[in-house]
Amino acid sequence: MDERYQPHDIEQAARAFWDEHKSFEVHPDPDREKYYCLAMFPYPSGKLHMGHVRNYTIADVIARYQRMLGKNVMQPMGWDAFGLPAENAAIKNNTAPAKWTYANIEYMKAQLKQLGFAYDWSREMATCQPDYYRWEQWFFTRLYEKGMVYKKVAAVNWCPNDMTVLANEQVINGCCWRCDTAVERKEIPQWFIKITDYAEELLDGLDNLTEWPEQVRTMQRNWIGRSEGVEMSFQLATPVEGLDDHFDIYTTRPDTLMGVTYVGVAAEHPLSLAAAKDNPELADFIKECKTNSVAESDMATLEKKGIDTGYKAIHPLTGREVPIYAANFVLMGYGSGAVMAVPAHDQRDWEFAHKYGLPIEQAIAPASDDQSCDLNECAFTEKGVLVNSGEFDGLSSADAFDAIAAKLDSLSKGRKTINYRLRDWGVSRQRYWGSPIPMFNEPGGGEIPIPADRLPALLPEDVVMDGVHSPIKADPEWCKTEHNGQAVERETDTFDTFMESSWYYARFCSPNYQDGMLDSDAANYWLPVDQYVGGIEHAILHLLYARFFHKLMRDEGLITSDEPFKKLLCQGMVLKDGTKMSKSKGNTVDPQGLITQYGADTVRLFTMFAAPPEQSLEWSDSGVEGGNRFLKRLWKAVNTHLAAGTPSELSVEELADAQQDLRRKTHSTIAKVTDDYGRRQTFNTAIAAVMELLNEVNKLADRSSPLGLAVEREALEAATLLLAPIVPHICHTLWYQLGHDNAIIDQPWPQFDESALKQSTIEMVVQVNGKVRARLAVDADADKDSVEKIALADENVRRFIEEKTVRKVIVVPGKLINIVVGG
RNA sequence: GCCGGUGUGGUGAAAUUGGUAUACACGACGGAUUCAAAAUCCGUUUUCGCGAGAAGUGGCGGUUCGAGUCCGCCCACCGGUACCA
Repeated sequence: MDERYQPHDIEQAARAFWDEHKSFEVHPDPDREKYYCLAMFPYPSGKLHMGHVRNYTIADVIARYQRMLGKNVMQPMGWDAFGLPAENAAIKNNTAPAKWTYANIEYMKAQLKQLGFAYDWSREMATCQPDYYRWEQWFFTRLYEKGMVYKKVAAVNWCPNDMTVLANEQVINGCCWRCDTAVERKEIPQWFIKITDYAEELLDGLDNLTEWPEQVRTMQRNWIGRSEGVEMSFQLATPVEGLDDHFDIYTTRPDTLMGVTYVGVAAEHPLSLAAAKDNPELADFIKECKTNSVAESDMATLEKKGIDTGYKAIHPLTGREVPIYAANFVLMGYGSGAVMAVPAHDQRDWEFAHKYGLPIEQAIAPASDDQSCDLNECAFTEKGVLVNSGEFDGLSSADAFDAIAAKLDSLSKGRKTINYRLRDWGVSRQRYWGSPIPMFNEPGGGEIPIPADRLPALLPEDVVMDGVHSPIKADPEWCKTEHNGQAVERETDTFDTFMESSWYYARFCSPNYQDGMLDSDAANYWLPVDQYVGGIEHAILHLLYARFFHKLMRDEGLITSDEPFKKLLCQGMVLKDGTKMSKSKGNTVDPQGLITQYGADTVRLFTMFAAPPEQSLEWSDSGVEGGNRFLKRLWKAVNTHLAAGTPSELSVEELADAQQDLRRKTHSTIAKVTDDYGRRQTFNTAIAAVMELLNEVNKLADRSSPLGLAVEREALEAATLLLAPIVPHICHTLWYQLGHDNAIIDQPWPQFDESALKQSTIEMVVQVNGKVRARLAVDADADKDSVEKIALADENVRRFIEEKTVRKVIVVPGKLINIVVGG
């Protein structure tokens, strides 16, 4: 055995062994328990960053641990290869997005290999490959046939100078990031998938995802935003030419209906547009609203502004006329584009009413006297008892909800409805580097889904980026084709890249299947994913879309399960200087230098040791060295042990006290680390526990006798096995050094010996009024009374209780005694 | 704005079910080894105090024999906010 730890040699050898034996290639085996472990696949942005290393190390540790538990473990890897950054990089580097992407994949794959992840590389795929996206296109045409997709007009960010659509990210302070021109909203036709049809199932399904973090389930619940309310229509006081004589609104507070003093409509609402025709001030306001960002965070922090349209609406119950305001905070694409306003009972309406001198009329009073309600100060938003509400006076908010809904229903002016905050999924992107939407557009309008036998709709890869426009939009020749003898044009919009990431986990079960989207046998063997690992930033969008897609694939008959991911681990962000590491911020740490300097095991160890997986990790280079030092000490400990002689059989009955102590540490460490890996998933404390074990070995090991060596051997073998998932290369080598002839990846996870954990005496803490005053060594099986007696007799304890009355003694068995004194 | 999260030594963090605050590391300091340095090993390291002891987990308040942990209010920071992925 080499005296020095030489990470590069042993890491190369371990990887060569795994490659040669195809150690991680797996196939369905109905006789074995399967385990599908998946980390969110990377966007091939160039090089690995620390977030990737963290993500993939966590998943790899879990996969390797599950393998040692005897399961048939699949851990695949692939590439989320379509996306906006490729276009920007291609422009910057004067290349094509495909070329840039494939080069990055090659580079990053080599980096992943260096880190020794236990991937079944035979399943590798990239979403930009036609073999992949053709099935997504096929699926979309199926959804079209089922009526699950539709086209509607929706707003995008538009740069009037570049004549192009911008992503929210490309809008900086309301201006185009390329040319600094003020960005406008533009309404264009786009494709949507009806995720709202599944809102209820997506919401209810969260209750069964008991192995997901509660915070993620809460975020998804809030995102879906189910509410019960009333939909009602307001009549216009005087008809407006060309428009309906009424419009609809939705409210979750019908009990406040009698407090309505105005209604608000979106700037793009037909009523606003009609009124603007002979109201230049309103026309200017609508124009101004066009410059508002489409991002929700911008909309919500916007100064609330509005302007009277001059039209009046008739209150559905009182018949009173109330003004109709065009307001910048009412969104056309959300609900009906109109809201009722109750300034007395809604804070935003209250502020708006104050600003524009609109009346504030109370309809709800506090239910009890101890709540104050000063409408001069703010809105009263609690529920209560109805006042000034005619026949509904005196009803509670809850009763009034039903009564008012019933009244509106009887007048055919409204009804109870359930509403969701969730909006249908817009999947059209006006960008090049994505899967073409598989539609033919007919010359006179209308569209035809591309027939299955003409799929995929191929994206040309050899293109020149002009810096602004999509090459397929700029190339009229590419668009031209025919369908059944009729000249048609190919759709030049591409899919949202969330489309690809919504089903890749399923495709990994049969990545090369040519006869369909999924091989159902393989998919139903491996799915659902047993453990999914990824960044918390994906808590809503990606995870919700993937859950939705899973249900769509189920309803297409491709798979039988209801949910894609059984257990979810959301790793925290890797931060640098207090903010998310990202290329755009230029604060990434390239792990390559560390891998080159210390080897993969050190990088893996440090990444897992620095923080528990769910916590954000503030990156610092110092500390990596400490991880390397620990591996050197481990190497040296085994080396020293082997040089000391040959151990005997481990005869448990003959052990001396110090030998028993070390053996107890070995087995308590196995117990703790097993719990940390399996139940807690806190790998940092698992590593700390093995570090403690190694410290004990160095302190207690008796290398002078074969029996002492046997105890040390047991400790070192345990340490090696327990660390194998985290630092697989060094453990691969150490396992052979310790005299075994099988690979450690095929070794079962160690079991602890309950009898080795037994202790004759334990330490108990004695507190007086909650402050520690003594520590006692007591018999492990001593009863409460005797422990209490010993505690009260302790000299230092007596100092603190003398001349005082002992009021109570609390004994927590095996832990502490708290003596409560007074006087 | 809204939704979710985080806040503990000089630093990363530990304390798992309300029961010993600071495990395990990093860094720093002191020592051993060395001609010297690197490496390695040993020791000290929350603050105040000579000490007995006292204070102490973002801030203020509460519940409890006992609170980092539970409750209320507040502050700061992080993630998401539907076209970054």
